[in-house]
Amino acid sequence: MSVHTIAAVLGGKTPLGQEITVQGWVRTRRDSKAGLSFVTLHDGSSFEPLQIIAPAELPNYQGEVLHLTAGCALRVTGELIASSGKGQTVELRAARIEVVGWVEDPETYPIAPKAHSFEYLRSVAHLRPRTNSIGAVARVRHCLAQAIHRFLHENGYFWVHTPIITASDCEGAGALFRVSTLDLVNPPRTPEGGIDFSQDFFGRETFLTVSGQLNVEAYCLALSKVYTFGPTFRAENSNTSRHLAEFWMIEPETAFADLYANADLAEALLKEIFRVVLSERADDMAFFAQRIDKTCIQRLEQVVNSPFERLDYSEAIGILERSVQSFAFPVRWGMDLQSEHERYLAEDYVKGPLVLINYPKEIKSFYMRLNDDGRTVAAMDVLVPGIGEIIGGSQREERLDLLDARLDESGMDKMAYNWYRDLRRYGSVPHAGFGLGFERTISYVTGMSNVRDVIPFPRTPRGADY
RNA sequence: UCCCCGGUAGCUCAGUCGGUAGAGCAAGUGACUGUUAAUCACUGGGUCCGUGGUUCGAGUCCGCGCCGGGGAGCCA
Repeated sequence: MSVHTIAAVLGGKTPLGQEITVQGWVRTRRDSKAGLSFVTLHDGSSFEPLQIIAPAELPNYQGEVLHLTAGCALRVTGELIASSGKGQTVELRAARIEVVGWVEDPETYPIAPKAHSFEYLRSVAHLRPRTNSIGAVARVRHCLAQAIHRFLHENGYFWVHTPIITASDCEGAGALFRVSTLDLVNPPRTPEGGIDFSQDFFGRETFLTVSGQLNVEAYCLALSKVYTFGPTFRAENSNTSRHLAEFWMIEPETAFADLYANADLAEALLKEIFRVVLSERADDMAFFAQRIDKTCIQRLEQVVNSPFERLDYSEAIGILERSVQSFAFPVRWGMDLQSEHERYLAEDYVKGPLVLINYPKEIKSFYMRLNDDGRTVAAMDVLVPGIGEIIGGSQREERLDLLDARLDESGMDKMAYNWYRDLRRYGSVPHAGFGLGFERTISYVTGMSNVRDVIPFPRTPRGADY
């Protein structure tokens, strides 16, 4: 028995006339009085299913084949033949169909061969990967992850596994989830009445990480080019199509690099992974273009072939001030850009991805490098139409005195950052990095408008099912 | 957390002025057919989110609660 994936069979790797075995799940069954049934079988290896011809002569035709419904699991052995129908070039004439797993009650099987809303599919997250859409997302997600690793690897970047559990209680990027083994009902108390975290598992307060950046900087100042790719956690009560409590992020960090090299890397990375997904997942991308977002292929091709616009924050303010567009939030230098402003810049002014750089220091994090003007920092955001911020990054402050000043201004405890400050004491060099939101990238690529539908099991406020 | 919108058959939805429940798809049965999310006919399928109220009468109107979606803020 030679088991083939449907991707291999449809990819022309199996000669006609050969006897093969495929395994998968039934999508639909159509019966013909000509003495055969058509069963479309899907195994997830490609977007397209394989059509199985089930002749009435099969010993289990009456007893089993005629009762197959969507979702049944099959192992089929037969001869690969040229199709005499339209819609496919090859099909499998079954000599043997083994029902590996039945659907016990077809009427209540949640994945009917029909259109379902994504909202509904979220409520059956364990079965939704069997749909065209979510299956395609899963393959595109994998393809993008591989492309990112490959691109960074080929450019000399080392993947560093930064910790998920962190002790720094103030990384400055949002609310944290506590990690604790203390008894919630009767926690140990300090003499002052507070909770005594010295008795907790790690002997101190710990949290899930909101970013691997601070840790990866340490490896950057030893291996020169590094990156993280892992899960990240934010305990914010964000209920939007662009936020998750658990999401994945890619954070490259480059030594001896400034903000402009950083922006160049971001642009090259995005272009390369878009190019790869267009070529390696053409089947799934064609589906997204047909059913989800007509422009998604064209959009990626355009991005791959044109340079990213670069815009200074101060220039952007000027553009917004001069624009005839009316904004709910008035525009003035020093303000943080609102969604409506970012959307105008990316969707109307540039009509494509743009890199915004050199923001006022007051609205950015303590670790971003102070520019010579004394009032802006070397920060950058990459904005894309439809999603908004897909990348946030900066050149890091490598000068200890200036870093300390920023820690003080931000009211942070310097002692808690001693190891981070050490990096500025021992062989400090200019370095820069950014965070790429993986789900937002998938969302942008596929046109799937909600990040909850591009991660297998989304975690959101009041949402940790499955 | 705030602002909108929604919750009716397995799914997607309609439901008029407050008068006692409908369609499409799915499922089952049959017809037809090398079919393509086939087509046609028939059949079964309902705690109208929960709760309290107004009313002779509530899916429909009002209060409260729960859940979901979109947008905002935060950010990736």
